[in-house]
Amino acid sequence: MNASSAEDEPGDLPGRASDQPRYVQVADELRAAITAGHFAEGDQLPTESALCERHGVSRFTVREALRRLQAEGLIRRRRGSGTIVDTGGQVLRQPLSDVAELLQYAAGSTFEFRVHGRIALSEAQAAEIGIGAGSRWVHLSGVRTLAPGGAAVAVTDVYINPDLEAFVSALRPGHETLFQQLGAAAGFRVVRVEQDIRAVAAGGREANLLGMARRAPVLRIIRVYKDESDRIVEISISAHPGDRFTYSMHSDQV
Amino acid sequence: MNASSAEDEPGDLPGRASDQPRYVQVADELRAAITAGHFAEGDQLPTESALCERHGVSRFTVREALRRLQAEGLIRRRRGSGTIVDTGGQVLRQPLSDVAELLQYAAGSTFEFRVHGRIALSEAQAAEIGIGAGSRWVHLSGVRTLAPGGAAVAVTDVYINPDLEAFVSALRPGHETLFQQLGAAAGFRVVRVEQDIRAVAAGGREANLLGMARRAPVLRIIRVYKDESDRIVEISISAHPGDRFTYSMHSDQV
DNA sequence: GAGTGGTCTAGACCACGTG
DNA sequence: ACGTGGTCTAGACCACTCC
Repeated sequence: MNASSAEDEPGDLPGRASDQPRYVQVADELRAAITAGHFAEGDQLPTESALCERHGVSRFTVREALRRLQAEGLIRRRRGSGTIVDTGGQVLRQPLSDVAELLQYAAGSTFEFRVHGRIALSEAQAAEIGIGAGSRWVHLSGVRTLAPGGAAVAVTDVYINPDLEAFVSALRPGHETLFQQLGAAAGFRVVRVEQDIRAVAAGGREANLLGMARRAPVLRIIRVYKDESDRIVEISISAHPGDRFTYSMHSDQV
Repeated sequence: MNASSAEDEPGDLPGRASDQPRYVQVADELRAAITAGHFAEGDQLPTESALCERHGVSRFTVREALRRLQAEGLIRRRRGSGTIVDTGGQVLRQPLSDVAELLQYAAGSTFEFRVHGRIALSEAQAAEIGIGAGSRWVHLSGVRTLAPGGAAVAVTDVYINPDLEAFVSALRPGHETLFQQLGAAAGFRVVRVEQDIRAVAAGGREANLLGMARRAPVLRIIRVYKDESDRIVEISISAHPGDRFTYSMHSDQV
């Protein structure tokens, strides 16, 4: 069978459209149902065989979808018991077990920024990131808030690959991540994120923007975003206030 | 077939032994080969079909094994190209994409500790962890170093479930994690770890043990370890010096 | 004992990268 | 054109939980 059943489903236009794997579609549907509240915390999800029947797919596909949701921390599964919704009340949580969860984080907050133009990374910055010094990037800086006008949860410097400079002017603040917007416009997908976390003392500018005392402890998060061909498309350096930001993660059994 | 071939493999003693899934065995073998240097950084791993043949398993099993290794950050895979070793030179990296990687971290460092006995969590501690206040735990404290006698990379307070008190005296410092030792002795497995990370100012005791100025920025990592039946078996609260500890993670495409 | 999720097989077609 | 890993099917047996 497979996607070769082209008669009843005109879903394989060569352009774009629903060219996503079936398990992604199933996962999206379940995730939407959970976040929409159709399943309460602790509720039992349909069994695998029920999901197979409902979506007309094999167990492999259903299990792959559920695996995603489990990795995202939305569900827990127990042999013999079933699958239950357990998001751990993840408000303001920012797990990073996969790229998709970064989007979730972004969706719960707003990022406003300014474009500063091309710059060359200083020796120190390059060393901190692990990039060759003197490389050129398009520099943006901004502030992330949970609610418009609310207190900042991060001040961020963003450096974008100059190959993508043409798309920078089309970037818009809001709930979508920069790398999502860039990827959609330029036609790439971020498939790997590397992240370093340290505790440092706030510099003057950071302290000012975050409303903290100078030298107060802040969480410094450096992220490097890479696309399918291992190209670095974006680098972000964020400072999060130590007194109102907690980075939460979970790790399920493997 | 499956593990039901009990004639040629006396491997299903009720106690322990090789009751692990085939894909875990395949993954272990590949991981050992990689860490032993049989594959250099950038080398191509055997193809899936080659691994199927070599281990006499189906593609499902091989792919499950490779999925683990990819989650651990040891390999990268590209459709059309193949599977290559890419550990990112992960010395002193501490990713947490699964529980197994915590062990890796522990293996590269040494933890020395003292047992303080039973205590009740203070209101503040309980709130920070998200546990009911006043619950009783067995308290340990210790220091983690990369090399014996070297500078500390963490000072840690550990709280162990009082149900496991009988096994605490058998805990030994070294390269094995406490929850590993406890699990082996008491017969449970840690299947979920929750972790919160914040930046805070070092307290007097922490600063002293870490050799830092008081109020210098430190990374506070709180971990909650749970077993199969969702019981909290251990809680650890660590302080890592901001100037010599970086928490590195990666997130591969899902 | 019935039903759940976990493991596993033997196939298949496909998108993609490399020759 | 070929081989790679990615997706998917239709089965199977098993360990486990719950009634």
